[in-house]
Amino acid sequence: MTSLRVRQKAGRRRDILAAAGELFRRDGFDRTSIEGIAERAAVAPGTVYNYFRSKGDLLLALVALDGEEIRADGKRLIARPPADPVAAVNRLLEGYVDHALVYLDKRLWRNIMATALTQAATPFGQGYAELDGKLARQVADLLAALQDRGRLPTTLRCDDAGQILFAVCNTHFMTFVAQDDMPLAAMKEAMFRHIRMVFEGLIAPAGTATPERKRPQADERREPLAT
Amino acid sequence: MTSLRVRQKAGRRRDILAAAGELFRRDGFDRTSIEGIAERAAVAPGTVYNYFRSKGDLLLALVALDGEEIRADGKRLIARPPADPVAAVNRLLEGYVDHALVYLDKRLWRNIMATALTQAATPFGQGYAELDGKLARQVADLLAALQDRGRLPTTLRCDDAGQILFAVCNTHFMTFVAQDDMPLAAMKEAMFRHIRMVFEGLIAPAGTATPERKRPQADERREPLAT
DNA sequence: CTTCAAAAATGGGTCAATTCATTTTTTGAA
DNA sequence: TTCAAAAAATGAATTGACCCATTTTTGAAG
Repeated sequence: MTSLRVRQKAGRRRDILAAAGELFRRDGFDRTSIEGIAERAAVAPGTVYNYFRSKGDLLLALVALDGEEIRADGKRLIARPPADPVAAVNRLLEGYVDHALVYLDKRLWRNIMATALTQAATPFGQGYAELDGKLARQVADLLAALQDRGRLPTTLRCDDAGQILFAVCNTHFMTFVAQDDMPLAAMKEAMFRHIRMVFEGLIAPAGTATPERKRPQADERREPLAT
Repeated sequence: MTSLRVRQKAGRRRDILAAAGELFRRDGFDRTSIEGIAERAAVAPGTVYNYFRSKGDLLLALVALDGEEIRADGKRLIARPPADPVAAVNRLLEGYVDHALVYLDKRLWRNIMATALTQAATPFGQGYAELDGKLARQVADLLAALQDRGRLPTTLRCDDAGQILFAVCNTHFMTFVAQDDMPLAAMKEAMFRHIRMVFEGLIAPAGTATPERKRPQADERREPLAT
């Protein structure tokens, strides 16, 4: 039976990844050495490379773990979405941002994004790009759900709209991460403002936009209070 | 007079930067060594570090040169903008993309963006972030010009709108750059489509502003599996 | 023309990621 | 149990970015 071998191998992989995660989070990416990771995982430095292509690969592998979690949260929201589209999208995208920052800080996110770009051709690099694609598609799914309930025009191209809204979120997140002194609240405020504008359109005069009822969305996260 | 000294120093800086640019473009960022740059610039390796903090610094310094050029092109467009806002923004943003690719290819752009993220705290890293900000502001300037001519509602927040539209452009550019096999034309097509949608808004009734759009196709991509 | 302090250049040293030839361990079969 | 092939682990060697103590060059005052 190969299962023992497979289990041991998987275990070692997990050990190395766990060690890397602890050190990356504690000391940062640059100040963590492969040798340190190997030591903590009780293997030789060379062994790390039997499981991961590079130091950056380790980092992206860590992020890939969280990716599933993020999408699960989103799926739950889509199952029972807020009636107002703006509020629903705000909530979904805010969830992405919050979740991203639970385990990984700004500094690490800079390294993650940088690595994802330089390693775009490697499996984990592609995986990262795909995660972005999946999240954009999840936004699209949310829009489609709202569309089904008559909260959005049937003519709306949900795919494209999802990409646009996710792009807004992603850009804000990147700007936030790049600037050590930008507070999360400020970033969210700008993001919510832009999400609203995308829904209403740049051409439409401000008041006209809401299609069905002129009901001024009450339950909006209009004033998200200081966090 | 110190001008001779200053001139020589500036000259050496230029030489090093020029050498770096040639080698980066010819061999790529990773395959170019500081030693190679030093040799081509006829200086010792250590001297490079008297002018630039790191290899990445050299790369960002190169991009900073082009930044001015890009904005000059945009300024010309703003002086005599197309009457239609969508066409005007399309033109401006397409200009950004085209200009970015004149001297630097996808592979190098991946390194540029990655370096800008990891070196966000250094002067050139901040300079790169500021360039993004300036370009977004230029989009805003274009919108303001159109607003002055009555082509856009006076209620439009041009600043925010500029950021949104630039975010759309930037995200597409990043996706394009990350995927070696994505053709420029495909990226532009998607970008133009999204720019139009941002102008029209996601909740606007479709008939209002979309004259020639095909019916949305049946969902070709459904959520793959319940994970 | 000297001299000297500041500026610049130098290149050998350090450190860490990555590679790879070699050794050790595991597996399934005899 | 024993054995040979395959898989995995190993750690020393390679490589290249970056640092820094030292040397060289510069500018202008005497």
